[in-house]
This record gives sequence, C-alpha cells and structure tokens, in this order.
Amino acid sequence: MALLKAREAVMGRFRPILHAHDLTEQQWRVLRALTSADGFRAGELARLSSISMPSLSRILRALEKRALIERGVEDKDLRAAQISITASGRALIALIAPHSERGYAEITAAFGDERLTTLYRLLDELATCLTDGTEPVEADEE
Amino acid sequence: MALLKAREAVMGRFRPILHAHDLTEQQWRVLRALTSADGFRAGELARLSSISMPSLSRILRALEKRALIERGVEDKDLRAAQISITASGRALIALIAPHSERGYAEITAAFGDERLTTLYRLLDELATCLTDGTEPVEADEE
DNA sequence: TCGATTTATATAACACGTTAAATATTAACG
DNA sequence: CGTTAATATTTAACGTGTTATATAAATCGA
Repeated sequence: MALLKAREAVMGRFRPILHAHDLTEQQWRVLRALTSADGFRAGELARLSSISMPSLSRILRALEKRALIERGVEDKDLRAAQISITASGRALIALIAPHSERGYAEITAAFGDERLTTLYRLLDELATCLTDGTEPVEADEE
Repeated sequence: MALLKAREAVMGRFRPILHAHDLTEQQWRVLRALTSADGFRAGELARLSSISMPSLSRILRALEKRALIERGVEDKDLRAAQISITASGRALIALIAPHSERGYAEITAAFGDERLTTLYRLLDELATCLTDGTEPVEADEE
C-alpha cells in the first residue's frame, strides 16, 4: 500500500528524535495538541490527535506518570477530566520542537513545496470523501 | 497527520471484509504476495508486503497453524525456508478477492480515477525521495 | 424519584510495529 | 580445519490499534 510506505518513510525521519527523548509518535501528538489550549477532555484529545480512546487512555496514564500532563476535575461532568500540559511538558516540547521543524523542512526541501501542498490536499480530500460520503460517486472538478 | 487519516479512511473500507474471515490486513497482504510465485523466503515476503521480519514471523506461524501456507526447506540454505500458499489459502483468497475488488472500485468511483493516479504517483515519489535521499535528522542530546 | 438509556472513559484481549537481543547457519579468514 | 564475522530468522519487551466489554456519571421517561 502506497499510503503505508509513504507514512513509514516520513515517520522514519521523526522517530529517532522522539525516541531519544523516550516519546512515541502518539505521545508527541497528544502533547502537541495540549499546547493549543488548556483543559481538554479525553474525547477532544482523541479527535484532535487521531488516536483511539483506548490508546489515549494508556498514553495519558504514561504521560501523567512522567508529570508531563495533569488532570483536573470538571465540576459539570464528573466522568470527564480536564487534561492540561505541565511546565515539564512544555519544556520537553521546547526541547524537541526545533528538531521536528528541521525534519519537516528537510522533507519540504527534498520533495518540493508545491508537490507537498498538492499531496496534502489529495490526502485530505480522500479521507473526507471516504468518511462522510456514504456513496459519493460525484467527483469535484479540479 | 494527513497520511494517517487517509490510510485509516481507506482501511476502514477493507477491514470488515477481512475481519469477517478472521484475517488481518497484514495476513491478507502476505497471502496475496504468495500468489505471485511459489517458494518465497521470509525476507522476500517481508519486503514484498512491507511487513517487518518480527511481525512476519508471527504471521507465518499463525497462517501455518491454519494451514493457509506451508514451509519447505531449501537445501542451499538451511536457515531459510521456502514458503508457499496452500490450496486452502488460495480458496480463501478466491472467497475474499471479489469483495476486495469491489472496495477498490468503490474508492475509485468515489474519488476519481485521475486523482487517484496522481495521488499514487505523489506517494510513491515521496517515499522514494525520503528513502534513498539524505539520512534522517540525528537525535542528539542537548 | 426511580429505573433505563445514553454518554465518557477505562480495561481486557489479541495482533502488529519497533527495537534489541538471541539463535542458527553460512561465509570468510587465518 | 577452526574461529570469527556476516546473514536469515526468531523471540522478547513494550507501546499502540482494534474490537468488545465494563464502569461510572449524566440524561431521559414514567
């Protein structure tokens, strides 16, 4: 599968960086998502980072043990928790972010900006088309 | 990640079919690869189906237990085995293949033949470009 | 208010990806 | 030859994806 190989090629670039800091790719996605606001619910995080709830549950447990995130209670709904990133978490992100950005820059340089943009668009369209279209036989003109 | 979501959207179409026959996506890829010739080595299969050797080892064990594949010895190199598909394996493929092809046809119909071709080309180019290009960013300490 | 259904999250079981190490066989060198 | 290095495959450990189920709290209905 072409998607599989492409994803593998891309992640092969980033995994070593994250691995050096004992982070998995998914844990990284969760941490990144937590920087965009404060006080997420688990379900929101799962959607934002495209991680299934069972996995997210394990990830949050691991990150909490390392004090990279913390949970607070939400008074309105006791079965949800407000999850936020800690100072240590932000520090870790600050440490890794430059490497991550350099990886993206290398990919962009190697593949070309406009081709990358086209690829992004096609991928997004494919995903949208397959998820909410029950049987969408019509194709947008482009 | 766009690649992740796209792949997830695509596989969501095929997983139910395979699951109904107690096959995982990877087991399906291995079986399919085995139909192209007779007597593969494990390493060849791993490359063909883009599956890591540790995973392939487990998959072959499972498929062998279900008598979908069989192993023979290679006289030239005793540490390798000649792996081939059995009649049951071919029968299972014949059972699933129509559904699989229908899934592909639906995706092609929904997304458009032309866009799909472009996407394939871009994905392949990206993978090639990143694989034989420069090496990944190094993960050093700071 | 009580009970049933829905919603949010967690846990369990199994399979795969990754990394690392182990095992076994072949090849290479002294 | 025998010892060492290289190759092919397997196993182990850990984390994650998927599916199914469990738990808990909120909501709805009688």
